[in-house]
Amino acid sequence: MSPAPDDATPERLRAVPSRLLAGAAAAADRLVNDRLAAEDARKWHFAVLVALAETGPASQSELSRRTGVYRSDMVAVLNELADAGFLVRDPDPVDRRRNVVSLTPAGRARLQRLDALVTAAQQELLDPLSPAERTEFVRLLALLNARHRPSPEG
Amino acid sequence: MSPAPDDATPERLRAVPSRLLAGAAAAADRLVNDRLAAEDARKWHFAVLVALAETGPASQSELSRRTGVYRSDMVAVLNELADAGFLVRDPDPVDRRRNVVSLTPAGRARLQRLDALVTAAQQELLDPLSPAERTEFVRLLALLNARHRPSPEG
DNA sequence: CGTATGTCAGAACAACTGAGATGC
DNA sequence: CGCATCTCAGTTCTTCTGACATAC
Repeated sequence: MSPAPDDATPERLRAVPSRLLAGAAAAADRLVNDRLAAEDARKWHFAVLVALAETGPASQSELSRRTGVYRSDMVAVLNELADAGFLVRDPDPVDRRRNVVSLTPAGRARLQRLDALVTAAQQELLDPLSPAERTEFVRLLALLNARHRPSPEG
Repeated sequence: MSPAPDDATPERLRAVPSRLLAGAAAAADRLVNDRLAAEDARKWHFAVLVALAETGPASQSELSRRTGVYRSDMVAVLNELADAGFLVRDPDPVDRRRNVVSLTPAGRARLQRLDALVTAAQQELLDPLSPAERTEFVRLLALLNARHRPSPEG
């Protein structure tokens, strides 16, 4: 459900999985945001850079589908990354409605830096778990994500 | 990090634990909210009712600490529950700054209904996991929650 | 024509901050 | 006096919706 601050929280609430999930997710988000803030970056920047590096140049709505950012919000994210010179938008000659978004060399370097920060955040997040537990935890999370499909985009 | 809609998501993003966590937490929240909406209730209602049932009558700031709801937001939550007759606010004779918040019989009945809904949501959430996996998953989540302490309240 | 894309404006929501009135 | 409680007002942040122009 949602965050459960201190240890004054009733047992019955502390045992609710959705609440535990919300608490862990909030902590994870804070860890990632804090690290990325050191480089004036945000998680969506990282997600877009990864998507571009992984599958190559793509249109904005394609990036939207790959990262989970709304089409309408993608505009601002790409503006920020383009202003910093990490990617470029070129009109698609095949379909003139589209922009072809491509990483620049600076963008690849940026991704490497952000990846190090995100990886560090994940390690800090999972620090309380043993290596075997971490693997299992991620596996179970992936199972849940696979079944409970996120809502479609607009 | 945050939601990862369909299966177009790059492998490298799908493997990030904080993203998986965000996705699962979002799904969990939606499941809980949807169930509770059927009774015109919200998760904070449930949290407050549980806190009252578990540890007995309490002041508003005490409830705030127990549930994780901000003191300032607790007012509206209690207003809604009080308007529906599920709890009462009485001035504390010992400390006249405080209200003593107590469950009514209707409030106890309400809690039973909401508890059934929340429990059902948890079962749907964890449905993809075997019984042993569910136990392990909750254990690992509790470990993470124990170490990564939520931010202090205002 | 219906549909997809990029863009903008703003709604809806939740988390959070600040301050004032009262009482310890 | 400093501090805690309840309350209200308002900010910030993110998610999400709606609409428009353009092009398929």
